[in-house]
Amino acid sequence: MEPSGLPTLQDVSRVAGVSTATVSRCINDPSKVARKTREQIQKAIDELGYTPNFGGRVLASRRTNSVGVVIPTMDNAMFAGALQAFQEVLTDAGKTLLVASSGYDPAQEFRQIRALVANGADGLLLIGTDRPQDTRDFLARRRVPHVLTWCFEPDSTACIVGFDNRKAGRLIAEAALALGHRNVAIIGGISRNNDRAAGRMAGMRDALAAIGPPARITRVVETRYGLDQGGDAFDVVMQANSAPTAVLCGNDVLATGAILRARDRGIRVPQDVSITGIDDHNLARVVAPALTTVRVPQREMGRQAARVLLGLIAGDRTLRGCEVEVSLVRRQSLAGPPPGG
Amino acid sequence: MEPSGLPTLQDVSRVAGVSTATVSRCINDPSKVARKTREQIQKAIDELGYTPNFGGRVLASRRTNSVGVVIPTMDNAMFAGALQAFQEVLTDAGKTLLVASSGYDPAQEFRQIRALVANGADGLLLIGTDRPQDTRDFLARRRVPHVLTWCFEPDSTACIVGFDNRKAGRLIAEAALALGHRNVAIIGGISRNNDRAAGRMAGMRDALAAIGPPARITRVVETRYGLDQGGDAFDVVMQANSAPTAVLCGNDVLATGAILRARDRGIRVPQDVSITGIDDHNLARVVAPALTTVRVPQREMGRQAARVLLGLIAGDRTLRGCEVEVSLVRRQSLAGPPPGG
DNA sequence: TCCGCTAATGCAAGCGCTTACATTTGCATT
DNA sequence: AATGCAAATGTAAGCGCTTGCATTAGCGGA
Repeated sequence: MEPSGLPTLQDVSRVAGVSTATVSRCINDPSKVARKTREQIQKAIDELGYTPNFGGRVLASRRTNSVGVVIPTMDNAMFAGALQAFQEVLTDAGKTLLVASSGYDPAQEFRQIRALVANGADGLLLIGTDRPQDTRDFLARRRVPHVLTWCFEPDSTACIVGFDNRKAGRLIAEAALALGHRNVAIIGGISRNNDRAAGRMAGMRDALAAIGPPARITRVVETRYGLDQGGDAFDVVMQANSAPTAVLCGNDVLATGAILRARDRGIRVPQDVSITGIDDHNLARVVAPALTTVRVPQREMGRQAARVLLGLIAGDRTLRGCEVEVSLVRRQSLAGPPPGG
Repeated sequence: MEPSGLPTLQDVSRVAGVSTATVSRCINDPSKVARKTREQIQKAIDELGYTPNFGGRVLASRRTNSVGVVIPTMDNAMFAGALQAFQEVLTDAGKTLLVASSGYDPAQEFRQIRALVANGADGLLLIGTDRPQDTRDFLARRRVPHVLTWCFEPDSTACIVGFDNRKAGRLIAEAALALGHRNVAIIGGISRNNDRAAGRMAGMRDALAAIGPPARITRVVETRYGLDQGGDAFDVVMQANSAPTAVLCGNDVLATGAILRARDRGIRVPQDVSITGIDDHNLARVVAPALTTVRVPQREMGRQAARVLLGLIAGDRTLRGCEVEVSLVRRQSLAGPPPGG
């Protein structure tokens, strides 16, 4: 193997007239080196334009200083806020972020997790709790520090930093029920392999069940996230024999799609039908009527997750997750049911 | 340094009864190893639960198989589509993605670039062309393969895969002028250190200049990207002595913010004033009236950028950039000027 | 001046892997 | 059976860095 041509620690040590050990210490913990020596070394480093070789460093220190995250998708802004905050904290801690996406496919997620670990991720941020046994085994066997987010389960053994999707679903459903809605439809994300989507729908069902008859769910549709998908699902739920007076959507993208479609069909929101979302995405403010939705404190979640993960990596085994709270955001898309409804 | 406890290549070679070289070959290029041997080795690997050590691999092979990207922000969905596509191609090629964000700050970008390179990025994807000399020097001196995107300059020596922001600006401005607008205002992103924002505005000015008087720009406002910022800027441009009949915005987020504000103010779009965006963000479809804008083929751009970067990393020095084409998307927010306008 | 102690530095052994080169093996030809 | 050649495998030298331990320098106190 021919050398790279770039200056090495060795070169620096030669120029500075000290040992490689001293140079290494000077770079990693300057306090261990006498000021005068430090200055010499710095001069040599500048002169040579030296930067430490990543591989050598990783090999010798057994640390990469990078953490990985696998998100379902980057396509819509869904995870962007949290990810940005996560990244900021990490960067401040001198870590870099490895990013991969799974397309909501557990097998793909497992592949990405392995790839990230193979690429030296010291820790991992994962979305949701729901994953196959083999993935969990891998994480456990390799002892990969990881935190789960975008979800919360108080009694889990895993480290979870997020919010309770079920509670979010319940919150929005209760808001609709409180206004007198008794026939509601649900448009959710595909709940298979997706605990967040499943939790939100379960929460909505909880709220309905708590009221009991005559409150009822006229129709449930699961679909991929997308404006058009939300619109199509809206068409479906409105064609049910007894049309709902409120359509509860699993997220703002679906809800926004539903509102656009209602507009196309000449159905007035909220006069003819109420529509709600979850997430408090930008879209929720922009669509007319603006969406009543549940706000998720993305940035705080990302920041907290980063802190916990950094702790985990540093070897703090006492860390547990924490819950961030969601809150109802009232806008125009939700009102009481129409008089005849 | 105590050993990690995880099985090593050496362990595998011992169990399989072959040399470490053979095991290494078996992992990196199975065709070089006899089938029978391969099977033995595979058995040993499975038995031990072996996975290659990242550091050793990087050190010995001088490749990390990861590429870095520095985007201005992850907060809004701006770059999400392109990034997702970029990542998909990379993953298919067995690379992982390192992500950092700069917050539109050149110094921060330089820091992130260095961090990514220090963390072993084999190549870099950067947004835009406009960066300080020291950043460019660093890239050149370290010979970091990199491609620039979200912009295009045919006569640049750098590798650029993107679209011509100036052309996009011209396109949308021409559309407005063709409808008879003669008094237009511009709301753009902050153009300092941001060639994309500057290019878009320059394109708009080009179009205006090409028509000549009485076509004129009543007001130009630069502001950060955000719905509220767009709204505030809208207020400003509408207060000018002679109010514009069309407000050209540098992107869809600003334009959407402007439309929302117009609605608040009781100003009808497009009857009283036309508003346009650039990007064809999801928001553009959702806001009412829907935005006339310029579509940017994000996914294709991301995909192409990944291809070029992979080529560059593989050592292909002949690669040049390529341009992807933008196109006008006509929706309702742009119409002719009001009769008196 | 000498001693003892701490702070600073040096020595050298790896970390786990890849790969150029050398060697052996297997097999078809003669 | 001897030969030649390609395919398969082994040998061993690093890749550049960190770090435990040994050594030396520096300095205050007796």
